[in-house]
Amino acid sequence: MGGTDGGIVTSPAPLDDRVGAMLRALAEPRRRAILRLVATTERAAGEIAAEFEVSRTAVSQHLTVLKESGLIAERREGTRRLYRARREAVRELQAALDGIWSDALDRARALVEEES
Amino acid sequence: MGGTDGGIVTSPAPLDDRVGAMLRALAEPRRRAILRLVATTERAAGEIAAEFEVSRTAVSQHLTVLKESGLIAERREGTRRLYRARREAVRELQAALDGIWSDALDRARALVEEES
DNA sequence: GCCTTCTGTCAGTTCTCGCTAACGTTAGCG
DNA sequence: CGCTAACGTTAGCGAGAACTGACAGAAGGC
Repeated sequence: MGGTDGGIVTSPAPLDDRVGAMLRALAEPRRRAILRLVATTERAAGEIAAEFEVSRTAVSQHLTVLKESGLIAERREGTRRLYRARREAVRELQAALDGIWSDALDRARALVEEES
Repeated sequence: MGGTDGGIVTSPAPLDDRVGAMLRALAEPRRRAILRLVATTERAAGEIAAEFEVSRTAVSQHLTVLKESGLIAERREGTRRLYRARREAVRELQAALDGIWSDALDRARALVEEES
């Protein structure tokens, strides 16, 4: 449930929610930096935290936000947690940005106004 | 100065700043709705504000944020101000998202670490 | 079993952001 | 020139977000 079609949808959450979560996650500069960091190389939490001058707590929270938005994936290996960027999620976001124009919501409204 | 190459750059502001501004602007759900509203049809400020249940002041501020991010353009006609979405800006944002992977910043760092 | 390492979680503080209400400004009409 | 309409701007307030410091828990070495 939740999916309106059998399209490219990856997770059960409504599409606009996930897009909103991704955009909110990317709005933060440090989270963008983290995403770039794990774009090509899988890295552990502590490894990532070492790259920044904020506390490990802050980085951990950023990782949580990124993970819940779907932009990164978590993999556990012993006591460590390895993170990697999910390019599929970014592609979905890019498609949603195109949807701003292709979704004919505005056109429908314009037509109604034109008829009156 | 500021531009590192002779690419698709539209404005003099540093690329990452503009991308950050766009992402911050799009993080707000209402601003996304406004952008969709002016995606295909050019609309006046009051016209846009009438679509929402918040005050015209709030909408005006949202329009300012969107405008400063480059996502929308303003055109004055008498006492009215008409707004339209700038698809070029969105394309630039989409390209920047791809750049997360193609920008070899992470790979360079990985190489350094590998050598030591 | 004990100690260390790696990590997430919780409580509290500060700062940012979106909202409202009142005011200032510019263009057009009579 | 006085008046109205359409906007933007400022000050102030409340909700939310990012950060820190202290605590809790799981995996591995000795």
